[in-house]
Amino acid sequence: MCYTWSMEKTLLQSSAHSVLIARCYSRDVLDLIADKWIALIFALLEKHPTRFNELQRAIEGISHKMLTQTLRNLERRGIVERKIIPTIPPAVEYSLSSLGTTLIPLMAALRQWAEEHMEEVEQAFQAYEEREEKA
Amino acid sequence: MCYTWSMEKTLLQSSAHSVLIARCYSRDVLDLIADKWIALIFALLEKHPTRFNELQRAIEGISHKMLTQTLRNLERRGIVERKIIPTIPPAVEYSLSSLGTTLIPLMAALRQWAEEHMEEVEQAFQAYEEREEKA
DNA sequence: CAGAATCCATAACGATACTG
DNA sequence: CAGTATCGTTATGGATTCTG
Repeated sequence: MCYTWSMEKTLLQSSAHSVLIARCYSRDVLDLIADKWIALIFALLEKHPTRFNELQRAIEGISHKMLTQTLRNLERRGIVERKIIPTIPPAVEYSLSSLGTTLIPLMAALRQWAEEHMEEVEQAFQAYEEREEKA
Repeated sequence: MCYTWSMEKTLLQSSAHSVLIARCYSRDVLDLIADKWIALIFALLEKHPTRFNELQRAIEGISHKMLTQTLRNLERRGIVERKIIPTIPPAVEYSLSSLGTTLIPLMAALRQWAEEHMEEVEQAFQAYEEREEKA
């Protein structure tokens, strides 16, 4: 295991964070959670357990494959739980684990920032393009 | 422009968020900010303006190309500012714009979650693998 | 030092078809 | 309905080289 930020600060008097260390597992975790599809999946799961097709219908533009893949990843990492309801045809319900619920505020904040600042970002982008054309 | 969540809620009595709409620009913004390299770059820039090579040295494992690309993206979207200091050889300093600073808490939270929960995630992953082997 | 540009491997993704 | 598997395309990212 790699050393954490607090350990490093104490032991080495350095200000480096462990996510800055390439081989630290926290880097993989960061890579896992810094993902737009997860932020969108959370928009649904934070409210109530949701079925596969319900998720796909709600999240416009996500492919069957990406949704399966992302859900499987989250399940493997202990962030979502998968419950099979033995009906015919079978239904599968996804929900947040207790670890997953600790991510709710973060994921909500990502979505919110995107929605709140989309105009600003769009304007900055257009302004940049205009500046480029002049140059 | 697409309609926002609040507009939709008011107009359509729907609970859909605008990030859930594929063509809404907020989706692009979400895609922009849900990125591990950005979270890591913020770890440096939130403290003080930083030069290109300083960033690359601090962020282990980021390639020259990815760093340029990510910084250029952030600059275009008005999140970071680029200041050329006319020395020989030239120095370039990156810093957060006022829009960029509004992202500081979010990016810090992503890094922190990753560091704080890496053991839990790792254990969940191993437990999952063991369960799979049995099956 | 900063960065643009090229080439190349491979990983991501979407579409499709097939199973319990 | 949920999920897996395969295929083909596009996008991503790294290594390298070249410039002000």
